[in-house]
Amino acid sequence: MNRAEPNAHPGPGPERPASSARPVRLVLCDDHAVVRAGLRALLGSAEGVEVVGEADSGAEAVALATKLAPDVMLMDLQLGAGMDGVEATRRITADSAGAVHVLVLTTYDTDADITRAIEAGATGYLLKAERPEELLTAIHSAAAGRTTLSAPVAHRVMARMRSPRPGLTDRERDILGQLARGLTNRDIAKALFLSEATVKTHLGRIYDKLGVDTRAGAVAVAKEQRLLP
Amino acid sequence: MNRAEPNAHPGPGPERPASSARPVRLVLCDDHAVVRAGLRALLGSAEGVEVVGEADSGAEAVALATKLAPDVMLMDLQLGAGMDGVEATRRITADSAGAVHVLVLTTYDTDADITRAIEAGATGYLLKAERPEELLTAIHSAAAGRTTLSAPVAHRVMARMRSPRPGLTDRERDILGQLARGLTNRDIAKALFLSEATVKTHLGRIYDKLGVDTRAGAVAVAKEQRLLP
DNA sequence: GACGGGGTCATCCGAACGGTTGACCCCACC
DNA sequence: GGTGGGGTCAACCGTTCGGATGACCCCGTC
Repeated sequence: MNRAEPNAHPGPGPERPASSARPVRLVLCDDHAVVRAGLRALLGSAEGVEVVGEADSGAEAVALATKLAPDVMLMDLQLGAGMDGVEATRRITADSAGAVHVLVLTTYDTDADITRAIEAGATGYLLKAERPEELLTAIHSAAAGRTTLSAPVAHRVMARMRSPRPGLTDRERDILGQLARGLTNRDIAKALFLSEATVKTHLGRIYDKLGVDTRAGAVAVAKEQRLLP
Repeated sequence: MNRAEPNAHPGPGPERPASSARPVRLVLCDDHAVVRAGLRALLGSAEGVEVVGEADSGAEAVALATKLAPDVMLMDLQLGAGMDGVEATRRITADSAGAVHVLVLTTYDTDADITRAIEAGATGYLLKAERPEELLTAIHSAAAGRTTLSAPVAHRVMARMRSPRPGLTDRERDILGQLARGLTNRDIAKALFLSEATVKTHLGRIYDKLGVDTRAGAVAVAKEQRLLP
């Protein structure tokens, strides 16, 4: 699963890529041109890394992953409009059968983001607040298929393992999405072709799971924890 | 006002700083170490710019502004916990009497952020999605006291000038803040030492100004437009 | 085939909300 | 010394919400 199978493209080397080995081929994916330029400047001077491409959208990232077949995609989760980083990660790992490793580099360390990224097949999850040296290490680890997590991310993963949170179902997310638009129960019911009773049932469960007891509170938590796209 | 008065520290040169002149002394302020490292790598190789310091918090930014007296502070608005970029900007421009120019470099182009930053005395407002070359230009402009705005930011400023939005009062923001915690009218009243009637009056006006008609909608808009800290 | 999770719906009821109208106060500004 | 914006409060009324309970269906799994 996490061992890369060699492709038409040269796969990552053996378990321990020596610093003198072929550099890690890297594609940057971030919707902020300034950040990309900064990363390119930072990593361009680093040993053992070669930035072979940049993407400013999820669609472009997916395209570049197949076109360039890099060792690692450095992926921001928040990519403006369109496909987000999680979806891009999902497609890239699927398309490449795991040959292209996605290393998430983002600002957010919320449970929802972390869980979704890992489920989508991300090899690692770093925060932009991480020390830059760690970034280098993580890139090489990712190229070899090894996982690296920023400390706060690791803590959250562990905490979640210990006390598994319920997690909203798809339908509950639908309801929550409509709620966040400010709709009444009746309007939510109309929008989703449900009876008002069903909406209220779902809302009750959402309140339970989010630990709130009002709709305003639910919206606040949803926005805070980025449960909605 | 926007002409820098020479200090004990050598002020910015005449209106047109030639590329051969003394480099612009710059301090980076961003809570993400990776982003700072990227910017430093990017700007370190650029002509006419010298990165003389880095801050990862508002407090540190304020301290460095007086200690180093740079020409320009490159300021992110979102600085994690503690003082945010707007407050740091306010203090820096006040402390230095405008000698230190703050150039905001951030992700967000919401009305609330832009307005607050400009009111706080920012010299320019760039988005991280901006082309990196523009960043260089803007830094030199800021050093000379000239304003640079990213295109989307400029559009918003113009739009606001044409149709001035009401804008929430302080009290209304108080109410909205409590609402975003999921409190009921009664609880909001208790929290702010008001009668429930007053809370309802304020809420009605908030709904009007935000263009919503439910509390959930108000919270959604508030979070979306980053009206709350 | 039993079981459980997810989804759907109904009914009931007290509490909370949203909208409206009208009123008073204070203070800055003209 | 009026004028207006911001803040505060009251009373009323129809609507909506929140919570609880019970029920049915579908589907994948054990």
